[in-house]
Amino acid sequence: MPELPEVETVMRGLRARLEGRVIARVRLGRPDLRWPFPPGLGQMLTGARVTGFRRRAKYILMRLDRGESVLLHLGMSGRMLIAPDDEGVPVLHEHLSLHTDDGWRVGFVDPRRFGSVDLVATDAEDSHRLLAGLGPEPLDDMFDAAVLSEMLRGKRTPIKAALLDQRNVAGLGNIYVCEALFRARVSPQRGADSVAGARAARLVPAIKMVLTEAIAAGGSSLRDYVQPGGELGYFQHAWQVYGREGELCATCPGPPRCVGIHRIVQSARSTFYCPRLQR
DNA sequence: CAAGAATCCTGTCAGC
DNA sequence: TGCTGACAGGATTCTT
Repeated sequence: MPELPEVETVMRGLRARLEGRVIARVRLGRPDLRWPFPPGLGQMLTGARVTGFRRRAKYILMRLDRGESVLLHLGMSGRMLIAPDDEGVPVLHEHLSLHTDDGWRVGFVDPRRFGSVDLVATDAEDSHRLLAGLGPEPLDDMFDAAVLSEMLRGKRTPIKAALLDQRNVAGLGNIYVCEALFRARVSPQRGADSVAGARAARLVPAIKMVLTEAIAAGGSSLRDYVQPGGELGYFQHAWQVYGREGELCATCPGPPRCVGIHRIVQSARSTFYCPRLQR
């Protein structure tokens, strides 16, 4: 599920429900997700007041009034359940539940368990091993064509793989890389170091725009998070290439000349693109 | 070192 | 309908 826009949407939903609240009770459904829960997680959370939230790449940081932050990653299948704390029966794969002082339950649901939870000192969040090596935030003003070109210099891996590498840019995933490359008319197979000049100048705003639009779409369906089992209202209606193999692309001055959207496999992930438009 | 493969899990869906 | 295999929005760790 979660790439940057989805994580941003989830983070805003958590902020709206949890900021300023005290966590009255914690339930740990199992001792680990991808990694073991940190020692003392339950104790650290119980009785703590939530002071704020922050997103970094695909990570959510929930700050407590105890100088510690909870670091969350949703992995492939993670989502947050936000529901009135009535009967309190955990749903399937609800591995961590927070019960607030004002009668709400916030659950971390993750069937595949690729997600993770850790604790980090609030004043040293960015030095956590999972955050330390991340590249720039794509929506940050400092992320521009010059920064991107510098990141890609000398890299002979395909641009698709380079954009998925969180050390280069932080927060992009398979879907939005496909969409951004389509919008920028850059072939996913092009060598990363050949994406410079006009191509980098197109790619940066394409990345920013697709992420911004997706966040706006996610934000409009935040209410979905209040429903147990509710799914995030996705940006999927706006996908122009992802999952659209065989369809004519929206941009070719076709249909006669559009060869259709192709699917290829790059580093074991599906890539969708228009071979005629993207060069 | 950079780049590719294997790996952790469960759910879903297409095809037989 | 029931079974099987492919595949899924991620990212670390292990090999080449």
